[in-house]
Amino acid sequence: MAKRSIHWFRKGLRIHDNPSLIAACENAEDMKPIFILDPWFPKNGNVGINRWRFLLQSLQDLDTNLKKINSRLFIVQGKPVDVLADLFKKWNITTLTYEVDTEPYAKLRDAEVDNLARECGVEVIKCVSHTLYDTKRIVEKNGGSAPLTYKRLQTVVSMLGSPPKPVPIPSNCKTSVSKDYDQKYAIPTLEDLGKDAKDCGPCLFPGGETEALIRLDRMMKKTNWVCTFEKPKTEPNSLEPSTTVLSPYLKFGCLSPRTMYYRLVDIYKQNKKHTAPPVSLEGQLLWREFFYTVGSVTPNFDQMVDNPICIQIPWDTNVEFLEAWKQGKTGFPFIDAIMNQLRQEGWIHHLARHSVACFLTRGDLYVSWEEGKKVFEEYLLDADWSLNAANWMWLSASSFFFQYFRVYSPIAFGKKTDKDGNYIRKYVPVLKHMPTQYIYEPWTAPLKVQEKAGCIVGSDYPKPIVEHDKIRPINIQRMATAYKNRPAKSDSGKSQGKGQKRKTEQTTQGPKGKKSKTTGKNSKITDFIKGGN
DNA sequence: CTCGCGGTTGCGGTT
DNA sequence: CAACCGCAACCGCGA
Repeated sequence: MAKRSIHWFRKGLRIHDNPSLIAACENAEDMKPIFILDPWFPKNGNVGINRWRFLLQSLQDLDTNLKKINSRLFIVQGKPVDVLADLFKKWNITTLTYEVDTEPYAKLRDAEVDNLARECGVEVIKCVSHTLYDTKRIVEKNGGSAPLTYKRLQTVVSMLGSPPKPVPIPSNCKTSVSKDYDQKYAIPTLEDLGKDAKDCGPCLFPGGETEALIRLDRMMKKTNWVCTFEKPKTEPNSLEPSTTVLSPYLKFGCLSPRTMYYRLVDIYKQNKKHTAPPVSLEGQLLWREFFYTVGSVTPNFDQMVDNPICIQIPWDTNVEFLEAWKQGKTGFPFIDAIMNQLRQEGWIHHLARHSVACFLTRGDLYVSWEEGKKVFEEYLLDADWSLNAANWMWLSASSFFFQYFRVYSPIAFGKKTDKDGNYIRKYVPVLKHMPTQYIYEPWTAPLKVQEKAGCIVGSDYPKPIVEHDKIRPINIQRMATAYKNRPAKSDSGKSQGKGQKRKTEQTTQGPKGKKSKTTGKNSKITDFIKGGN
């Protein structure tokens, strides 16, 4: 029987370095590239309009690129298993190909589709191309569990050798396009999806493989910059991004991590002196690999309860604090500027994410990291299930990072790289004319100064919702208590705790009683939907 | 079991 | 101005 295939795009929205697309093309008399609009995402996911736009742009560009290799992209809507059942018959399909996806919802979805394919006699070919390595191999090499430190990941990865080389663009596509293509399979607009394009922010980072490769090229041409890149030294509050902003493209797979990796390797080869992981650009790809790997095998990775690597902390429930944080109304200009940039533009610098995440959780507001994670999930163009959860655990000192006494100052941190507060002036325009002396702490400005600046704190701009210097030590104490109350590591139940440390009496309890937030109450399905893809 | 070390990105001070 | 210290002290890891 002649091979007739479907390549199912989910992530991996590209034609370069796409091994499963190649597998679909090989010796196929017809190869249909499809993308399924899964209604669960708009229903249950936190997808803000900027990311919808990014997705549609990426699909548009993918179609354009597929045309160049004699093909087209077919958009279909519905539950994947239903859609595919239909298409298998309609197109007389013998082979289905797709890229491996390690997220929980994707795993369920794909298992269901694999079953369907088996029933229909359709061969399934899946390839790893969203991560540098097959995360399963990393776990295997680590003895069956995920590495829990970056160091350990580096060791395991070095045992695995170099990641696979990128594969070429397929050259032998045969896709028959019926006359009803435009009517049935064309790429929808935001309006088709019930969205209003007017709600979008400025389009600073257009979606798509073409843009991704242009951007990669532009970054890699700055060889000196690449070779001296140290992530912690880049600026969170520059007016132009101080990092690559390749993350949204990696998230959707518009850019292959392996393509980027080998571009870096080339540059490093030609320049003996260059930075190294964890701070280098290569190091950033390894962070991604690290968090994808842990996320792929850790139960309930995106929540606190029943997450074996997450310290249980009785966070406060405080909807007012949460809302003020989300809407950029905390009264701390640096924090508010970052949140405004996030909501409007969909990308903020990594250290800016640190600042606002620390502020929301252990630093100031003592609200659960899960709440912050949901907000990031909605607004970030690069919202990536594993990375988002992992970084929120990191910043809230719930996992990976434990030095909870290192607290970012919402006042001092931004000053290091933006003394004049130009970033604040841009993203909190009401503070535009506040004198530099007060720009990070406008509530300290004399009333006359506030009047002259056209910004009265308390009416034009909020008063700070907490006193950072007072709340910080209290929260540190609460963190210490939560750590002390950790159950002993459950080896085989014989050791009862860690001796003296656990015996120390409970210290301060914090100002308000701790209504611990009940997390993980959502249905599994709802959780799986969020933030994926 | 204990110990010492290191941990991508704290702050505010001093040298 | 970069580098170091004290602050008070966390964790996981490996020896």
